[in-house]
Amino acid sequence: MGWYLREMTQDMPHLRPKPKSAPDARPYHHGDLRAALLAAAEDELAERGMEGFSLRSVAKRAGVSHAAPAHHFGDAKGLLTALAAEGFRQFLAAQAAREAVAEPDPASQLVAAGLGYIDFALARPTLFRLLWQSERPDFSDPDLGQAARAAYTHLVDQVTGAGGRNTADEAAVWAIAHGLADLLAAGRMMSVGSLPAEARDAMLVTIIRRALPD
Amino acid sequence: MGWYLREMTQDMPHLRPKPKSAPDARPYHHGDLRAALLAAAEDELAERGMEGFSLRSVAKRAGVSHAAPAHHFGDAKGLLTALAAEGFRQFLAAQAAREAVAEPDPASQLVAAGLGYIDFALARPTLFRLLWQSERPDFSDPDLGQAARAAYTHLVDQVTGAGGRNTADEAAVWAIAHGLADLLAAGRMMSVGSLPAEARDAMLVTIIRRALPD
DNA sequence: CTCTTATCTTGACAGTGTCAGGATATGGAT
DNA sequence: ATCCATATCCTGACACTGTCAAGATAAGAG
Repeated sequence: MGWYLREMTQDMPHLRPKPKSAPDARPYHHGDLRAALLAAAEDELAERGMEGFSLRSVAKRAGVSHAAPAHHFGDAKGLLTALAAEGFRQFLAAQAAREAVAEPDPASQLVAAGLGYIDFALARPTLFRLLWQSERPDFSDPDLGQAARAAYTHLVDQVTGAGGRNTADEAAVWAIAHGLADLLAAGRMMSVGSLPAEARDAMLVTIIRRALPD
Repeated sequence: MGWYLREMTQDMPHLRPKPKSAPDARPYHHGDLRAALLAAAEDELAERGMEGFSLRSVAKRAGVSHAAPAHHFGDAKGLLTALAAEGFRQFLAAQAAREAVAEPDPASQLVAAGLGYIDFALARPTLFRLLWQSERPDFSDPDLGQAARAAYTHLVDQVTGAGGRNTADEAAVWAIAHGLADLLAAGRMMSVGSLPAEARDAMLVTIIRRALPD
């Protein structure tokens, strides 16, 4: 670490041209450190879990010093806040992916959204927990608030589109999708989680349909 | 801290009788440190949350040195494992409390268990997360495993008693109770969470009944 | 009364988040 | 083309954390 500093001080800079695109060159300015840190943080969460998350380890993973994240995110809470906002967008994208291949009728679309909800939790369990259970992100942050509100709005729209009329309709669909997602992501509901993908999806569809309005 | 040590070394022990039950006496041996640490850990979780939990702070809260917990629990994971086992027992007790005041028919008993499930999550949100989402307890621990299995068995018994016949019945009831509990405990489902207690319970009953078999 | 054992303390170590201050590169103004 | 304000990144330090090793103290058995 810090080899570039040695190189700068010990060598004579004017004797060699700047290796602008050398394969192993690490410039002082990263270029897009903010995005790299977010990606590294997501990897860190996936590998070491919510409790083992370390800001210094994220910085090392991105190949920068331990204090580099501060300038882009302030502190660890800031980094996790930005990651949560990005996570909510991926969360909505997972639902949209399921809706795109589902029947166009409102009930099928609502069930597809639920399957996407669960897909995301199974694919990124720790990120899912960051969105729904963690206290580390700053949920008063405007960007995160907007992303979270978009996810909630999408749910309400789907429920009302499928004939939902009151808060009980919304809450029932939301709770059953969220409960399945959380229990499956935590590996607690093995009676469903140990099924092969197709059988599991079929089982989830029948369960979700119970909570539908009508 | 450590005042008793100064007292022992600087004073002349034979000049004063041992203040065996002095009001501010802190004996070298705590007496029931294990239980005191568990209680302190629960307070610590409630006040500082899962992410702010600190073993040293728990020790300080119990009035003991920072390494004292090691002898009783090994490490932090051991303490949280024991706390989780105790938590699962309280979790079952919360369900039993609701069942005791509910109608005796199986469907009402099942709904009551769901309300107790949610009661516990609202009363001890961080402990609820320790049981269901945390990776810190050692879930291969025999005591914790038995306590967790007892909770699961109780759920299955309730569902089968109410007419449940397959895994879809179990999963639906479990998921809707768990989803409501988790979202309410995290303060995410404000459309239900902001209701006064009685109206909220009535709403929860109608929602849970949707997932019931038949 | 002595000795073994359980309990608790102190001190040290590496790792963590955060802050202050310094080094370096970038882009615009001159 | 040069200079400088700013953004970006680094080093070093601090308090705090979990864990380990070693010692001090109490309780109980013989």
